[in-house]
Amino acid sequence: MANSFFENVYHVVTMIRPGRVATYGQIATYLGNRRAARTVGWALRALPEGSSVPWHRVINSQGRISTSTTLQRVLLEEEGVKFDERGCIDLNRYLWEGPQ
DNA sequence: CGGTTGACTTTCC
DNA sequence: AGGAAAGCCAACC
Repeated sequence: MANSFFENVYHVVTMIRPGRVATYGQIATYLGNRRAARTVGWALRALPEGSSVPWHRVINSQGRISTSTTLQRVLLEEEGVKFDERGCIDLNRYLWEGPQ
């Protein structure tokens, strides 16, 4: 599947298991470009609402949501991801371990 | 083809 | 510790 970077991002995000999260940089690194984290966010931003891609499982390196909505936090909490009082996720515990 | 943009990351102060 | 600035990359216009 040597499609566009776009498609690759969607594919990787889809592989993230429920209750797990991944950072933009982590995905970029997985695709071969550690520096392309911004592009990953760019791709997810362009994602339509009804998409089957679990975009809410993608967060920034600080373990916080980067979107302008709180929907992402709600969706994650429904999957069992806990947020501390500062709105941060414990990356050491919920960070994606890789495909399967 | 070239400048702009952005749901990032890292480094410096 | 926390905010500001710089660096980087692919898609858009």
